[in-house]
Amino acid sequence: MRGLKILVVDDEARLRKLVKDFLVREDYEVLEAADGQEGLDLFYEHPDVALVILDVMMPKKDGFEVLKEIRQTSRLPVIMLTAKSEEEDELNGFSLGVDEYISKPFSPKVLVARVNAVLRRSGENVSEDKNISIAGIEMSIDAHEVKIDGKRIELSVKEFELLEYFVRNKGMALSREKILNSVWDYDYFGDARTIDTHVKKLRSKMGDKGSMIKTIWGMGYKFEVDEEA
Amino acid sequence: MRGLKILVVDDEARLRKLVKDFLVREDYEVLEAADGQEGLDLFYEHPDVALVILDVMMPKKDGFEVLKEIRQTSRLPVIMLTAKSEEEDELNGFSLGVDEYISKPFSPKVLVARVNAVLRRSGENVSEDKNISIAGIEMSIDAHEVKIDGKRIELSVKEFELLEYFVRNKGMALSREKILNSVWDYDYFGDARTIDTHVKKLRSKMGDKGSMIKTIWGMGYKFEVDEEA
DNA sequence: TAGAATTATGATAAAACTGTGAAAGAAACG
DNA sequence: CGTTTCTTTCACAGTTTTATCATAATTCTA
Repeated sequence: MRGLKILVVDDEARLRKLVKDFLVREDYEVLEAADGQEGLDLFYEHPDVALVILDVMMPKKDGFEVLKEIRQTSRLPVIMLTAKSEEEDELNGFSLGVDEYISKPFSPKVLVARVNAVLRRSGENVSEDKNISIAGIEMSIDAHEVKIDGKRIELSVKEFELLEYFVRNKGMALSREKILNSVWDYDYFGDARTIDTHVKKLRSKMGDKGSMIKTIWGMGYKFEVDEEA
Repeated sequence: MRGLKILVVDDEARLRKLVKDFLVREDYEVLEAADGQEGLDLFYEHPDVALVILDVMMPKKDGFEVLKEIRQTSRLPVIMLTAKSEEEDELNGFSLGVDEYISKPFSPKVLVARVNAVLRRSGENVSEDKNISIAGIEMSIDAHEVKIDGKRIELSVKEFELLEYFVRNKGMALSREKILNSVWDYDYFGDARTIDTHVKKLRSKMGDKGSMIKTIWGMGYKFEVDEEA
């Protein structure tokens, strides 16, 4: 799914790094620019950029100005990052040719999903499976529904996302840190132990299958499909 | 890629100065030694040296002897300087773990290029293999899993990290101090003998393969793959 | 080979971590 | 708004891991 170049334009280094990390993890290549002008420079220098992620609020040139200039010469897909308070800008933006909006704070999942979606639309890309089925666990992402051995179970949003993360990363040892960074919004700075509570509930709601979520002592958790034959 | 310490070992002061000038111009920090013994002394005194440049021909200890001693305990990148007449040594040298050769006379351009290349290479190696397999021992870092002869064994986090360190440094004599500095957090100031206990447990959990962790009396341990063939 | 130094080992103490249930705090919903 | 549901925090018990220590065994040195 990848190797595509993505240009990230944001004045906040921290956020840039964050976005970069998420994307690199998905095997995208990331170029960074700290303001609108630098963003445009990189845009001209790298004709093979496949997508641009633009923060709206930036010094020198804001996101819309950059977008406007890009649109003079290119139909390149553009995703804009907005703070909640800027949401009214969205109407404005779509007419200028914004492909997607992501409002801050966002979760890695949302970011990656939107990026994939936009790239898919624009031709190039990839689809993450919308229906997962493994070892008697069926998840329908669209329907937000989980079945264990054919029987539906009710999960809250967080539980659902956590299970989805586990399942998509089966066999991987996942530290609490990693889980937090992937499933929670980036501005969550609470106690990592909250994961324990969710794991507890997940395990109990999953019945027998709950044991598939293994504890790795001193490290985190791992979703494991036993294949001892 | 700069500010790194480079140790230059050569008996000719003129050549040393020359090399130093080129490297300093590239923002490297340079330590000088006039013979093999002095070179080794500096090597032990400065654990943060990033690269060693060794002349082959030197009084007291020649380049190969120095290299051999360095290789007892370290994978530090080493570049050797050879006169034309010594070029036949090169094959010999690579098996000892020489990273590059530069034959005299050389141009600054070549010197700097090789140094940069070797450091880049050794820097890239930071992205170390996620799956290690050696002599019947398989480690999957991501899954946090170890198999001995295909059979899974359960290791605690410390044991796992220790084994990983041993395996990644196979054939190296590792002092307890070095092990502590590499596997334990930097704020651990406890007894180095705790390593003994972990080694004991590792050995016993590894069964037959436990004997691959050798004791080096008065020094530390070494993970060794017997290659009697 | 005795004596000194070092390592192996088993037992135990200390520390770190997880599971759980309850309850407080937020968010969503009518 | 008040209610309900979801999410997070907290405290404590129960585990597991890690560190320490004393003693036995081994290796080295003279």
